[in-house]
Amino acid sequence: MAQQIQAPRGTADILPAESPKWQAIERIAREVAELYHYSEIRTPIYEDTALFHRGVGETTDIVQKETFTFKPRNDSDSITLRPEGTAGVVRAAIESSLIAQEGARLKVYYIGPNFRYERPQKGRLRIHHQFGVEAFGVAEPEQDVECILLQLEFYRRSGLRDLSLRVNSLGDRESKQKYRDVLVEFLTPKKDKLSEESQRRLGENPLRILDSKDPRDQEACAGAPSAADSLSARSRDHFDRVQHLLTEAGATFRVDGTLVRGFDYYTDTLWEVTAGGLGAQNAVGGGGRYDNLVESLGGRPTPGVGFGSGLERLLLALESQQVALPVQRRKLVWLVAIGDAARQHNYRLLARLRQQGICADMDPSPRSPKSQFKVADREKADYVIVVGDSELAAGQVKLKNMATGEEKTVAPEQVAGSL
RNA sequence: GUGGCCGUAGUUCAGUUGGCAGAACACCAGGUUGUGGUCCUGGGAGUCGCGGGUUCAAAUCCCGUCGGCCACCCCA
Repeated sequence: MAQQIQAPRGTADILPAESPKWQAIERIAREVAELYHYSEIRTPIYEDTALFHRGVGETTDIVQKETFTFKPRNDSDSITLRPEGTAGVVRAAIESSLIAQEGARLKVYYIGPNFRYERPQKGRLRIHHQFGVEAFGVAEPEQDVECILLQLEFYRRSGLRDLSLRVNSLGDRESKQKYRDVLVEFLTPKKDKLSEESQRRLGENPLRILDSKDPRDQEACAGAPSAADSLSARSRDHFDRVQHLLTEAGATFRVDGTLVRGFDYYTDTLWEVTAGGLGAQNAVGGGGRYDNLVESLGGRPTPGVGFGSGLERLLLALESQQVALPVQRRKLVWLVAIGDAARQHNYRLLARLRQQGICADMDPSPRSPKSQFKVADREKADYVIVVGDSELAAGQVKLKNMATGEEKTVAPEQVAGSL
């Protein structure tokens, strides 16, 4: 045997045994998104590197150490495989003038792969897939809540249990800057007690220190000022209304002042949903509002809000919770031939059944009837059609129901109506 | 980038003190010349991750390397 080539590190094949679940989850995603009146958008899986630097943020871990960036042959432009879905959608919306006019509204959803260069572990791959939505043009908290409720409905229909929704607000640009200053002021005297990573972050991205799992950081953050105290009146009101609307809609949630999330573009509301059974990486999806992003990427100032939800993690959580997804399966008819003449006959019958829209298959090699039945059983055939010399002579076929074992003789053209 | 655990048949794994590479399940065939699931019999299947070293002899000991899993960091 020749040298084996393996899938690249951190990538996984979705094999035939798994693909029905993926189809189910993607079907649910589309149904829910379209029910909420979102339209599908498909953007390239790679973009100009500058898009992610300006969009996601230079100081984020994702941009600093997790992007797949390269120059295509003979091309001087640097491109990056997308690490998240929002930046590309915003770029496309601006480029195609979907949000160019004042008051423009746009509601889109996407399903597709994202790429991050990381060490793989449970629930973390270098290629993972997300279902996400983005809503542009509405600054009211009703839009934040619509996105959250859409996301929760996606999980509800998937069968996910034991999930937990946390929400927070970092406020608008001014509130965020103010809180950042307050936090730096609070943490600087304790700088030598922080983890090495957080000492670096103190200068670049101090908010990130809040949700560090390092006990040294957690201790240093004890008694830290809350983001809520730095919120402007407008941001305070926005967040209050988000909470009110969520409560009114019957959603259970918890306000978590340490919730920060990894993208710089969030303003005001942000949220995250976690679920059990995922190991250390327990976030199944999260989102937030990004009212400055469109402008910073060259569009006219337009508010936006959205979420991304990891499909691998959802599948993982569902599996650990032993939830059976509603997979769709066609009735299968298996053709068994006894003898060469019968096999030739069955090829013609096979073609006719398929033309009639019936899922059918047969073993092309001349094996014993017993073997053919074994294969039919393994393939979970619902019916088996048996044809041998006597059936050929009579111009009939035998139709066997594999669940009941019942057999009847019918004319070939009657098969479709007898299933 | 850092740490821990692990690489033996398609799969899950056993392999003692270094002494002929095994089991179960799966697969194929037969038992039944035309009938699946249960049962019985037989069969095929391996670069013991890879490379080097020690040894009369290495799956086993040593070194290196690659890969996987889990955790840190961070996120979906």
